Amino acid sequence: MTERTTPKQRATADIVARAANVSRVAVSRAFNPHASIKPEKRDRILKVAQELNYTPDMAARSLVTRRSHLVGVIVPDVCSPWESQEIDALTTALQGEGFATLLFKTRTDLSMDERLLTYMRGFNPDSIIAFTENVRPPTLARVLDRAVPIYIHYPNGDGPVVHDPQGPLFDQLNVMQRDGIEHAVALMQGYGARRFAYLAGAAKSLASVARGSMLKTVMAERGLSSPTVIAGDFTYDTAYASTLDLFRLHGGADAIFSANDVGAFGAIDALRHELKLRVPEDVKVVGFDDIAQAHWKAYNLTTVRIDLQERVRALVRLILRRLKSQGAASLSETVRTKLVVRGTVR
Amino acid sequence: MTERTTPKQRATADIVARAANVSRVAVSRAFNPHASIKPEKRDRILKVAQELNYTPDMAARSLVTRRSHLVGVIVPDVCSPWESQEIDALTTALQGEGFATLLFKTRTDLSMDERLLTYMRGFNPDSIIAFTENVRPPTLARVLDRAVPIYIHYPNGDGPVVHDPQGPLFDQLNVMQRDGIEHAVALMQGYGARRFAYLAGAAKSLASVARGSMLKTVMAERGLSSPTVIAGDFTYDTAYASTLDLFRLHGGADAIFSANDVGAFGAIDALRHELKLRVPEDVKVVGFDDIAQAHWKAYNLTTVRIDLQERVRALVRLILRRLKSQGAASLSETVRTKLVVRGTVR
DNA sequence: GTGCAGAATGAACACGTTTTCATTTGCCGT
DNA sequence: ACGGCAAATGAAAACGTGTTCATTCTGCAC
Repeated sequence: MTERTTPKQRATADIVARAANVSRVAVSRAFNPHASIKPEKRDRILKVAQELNYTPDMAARSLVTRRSHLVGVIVPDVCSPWESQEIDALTTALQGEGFATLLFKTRTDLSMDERLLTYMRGFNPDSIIAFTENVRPPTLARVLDRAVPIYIHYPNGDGPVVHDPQGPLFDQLNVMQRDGIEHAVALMQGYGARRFAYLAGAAKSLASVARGSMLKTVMAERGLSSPTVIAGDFTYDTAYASTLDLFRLHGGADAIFSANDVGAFGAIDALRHELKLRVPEDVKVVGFDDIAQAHWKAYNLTTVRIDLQERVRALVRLILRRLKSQGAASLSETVRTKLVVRGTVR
Repeated sequence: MTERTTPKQRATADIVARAANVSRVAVSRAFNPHASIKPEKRDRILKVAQELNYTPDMAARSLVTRRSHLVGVIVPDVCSPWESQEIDALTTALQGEGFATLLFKTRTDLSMDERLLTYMRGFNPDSIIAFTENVRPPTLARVLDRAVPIYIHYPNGDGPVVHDPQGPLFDQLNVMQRDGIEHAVALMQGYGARRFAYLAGAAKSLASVARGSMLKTVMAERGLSSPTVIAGDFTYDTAYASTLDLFRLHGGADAIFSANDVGAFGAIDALRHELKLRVPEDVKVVGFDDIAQAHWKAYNLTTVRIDLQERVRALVRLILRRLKSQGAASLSETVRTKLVVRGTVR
């Protein structure tokens, strides 16, 4: 109540124990929900602890528990809207479960520095989620011993789950892209589009490759000829330039399917402000992700949504399940996609 | 070289020591640059350590060193472009200095949960940077004992630095907003603007309040009457709605100064797509921050830039200086602002 | 009252590292 | 050859917590 004692020294379990006239072990038990301690005693200790501004030291705790309550997140670019939205939702969800987000950045060329992984391991994260496309679970598993990495997989065919090889252990999140892409192609075709272009993401990106090949498959099934593939890297500027190339050098298109929303923005701006073409009248555009900016009036983008909340819940489930049963075999979760119809296809 | 030994057990300093025929203390010294150890011995140990895939455990290290090598970052919304850009740059810079970013999210209503701070303290961050406007250094300092928080200050008058009160210790980053705002007002006035509006950010936001009052000061100096202030919260949607209100209920304006870039986007889209007004011919718009999206062709926004690299370097300097001299009095750094002229004022 | 099971308790140890501190080694000038 | 000083070394003691295990306490049935 009165805060007259302002100890320079950080309060420890010993100090709290002394103040509450109990043993240090009792303090430990008071903070551990499953420990056996008399309720009134626990309450008294917690009250004294609060007065002394005490919370258990995570470092010391993790040393003996072998649980750091840290989740490592590896990202090439925090600014990318899709990734920042995922980091945001993930951090919120993890915080609710008592975990903290430990953020690491890879180099801009997407190359994964082995030094980074080694350094990262020092913090002993309980789990690892890598958004970098070219860091494969085997690499992660080799460097990180305690944590089981989560692999984000985009099945190409109809089969949802890739089975584990003999190799190192990892858990898996399957993102099923067929539904959304099928719907998008049907819609564009329905409005008369015939000459499709695929605006790819980064060349090494598994997400981009999977989306491209799924697009091709779906189009073939509907009797459409293969799309023109133009290079990209998920950024606005590259998409802008590639779209100009598409129309000035490679014969153009009447429908553009972009590997992500930001790329779609670049394409739309190139079409409207530089090529003086109308969207959706002259060229239809579909994006991927459904980031928050997709509904901004300047774009009002029709796009394939990966439900963020659903995806994050699946990730958190994976993390918690893995922590419960440390030994278990490979775990997996699945999320779906769905087209959100707005103004860039009509 | 050959990786035939794949130890399930995590390698410790003891194991490395045994393998290299040295004492465990020697291993510790090998990893500590300033320790006194014979160079050839250090090399041999580091080589063995690498073969055994060993790195020091940060938890154990921080327990005795009282340095966690973690920097706590508190953010209300990771998705907001300005904040995500700052997180990105900060993480990169910190990583270069051997620190990791520990990310925490406040509730969406910007209210700072004291429980969050208490929980956060358990991780013993070496420093704290709060982007939440309503978490004041005193609150931070009371809850966190070991770390000295960094306060981001926006001087209103000409004096750059606020002097320390008797209160709790904190370090300070001063963002000088006058130059950029002065230039922006001059530019808009030069192109004939007379009826200004200020599109504010979140009501409690110090940045928003400071920008508004600086705008008013500068306008008064140039003989302009006070701007109409319309409510906002830094988001696109609110800015969009508020701009509609401004023109439909409050007489409109011929120049809008927004507290941030995203708000300016909302205003521009409302003007163009709903009110059918031209930017910059009918209404001039200036933003604040210069986020990456500001140069997108759909907006091509004239805005006041806070140089991100400069700002992040200043933050890192503060952190490192504080860690060098733990005891020192309040530290401070200063960054400036500057107008970036693009297409929304003419 | 007696016995007994289950809960509650505290002493000692373990976790993996850095840091004293006292000791040994190496090197240089005379 | 010797003294002396700096550098290098390893034993032991921290750092703050959770867990094991043997012991004590509690409540209940007989």
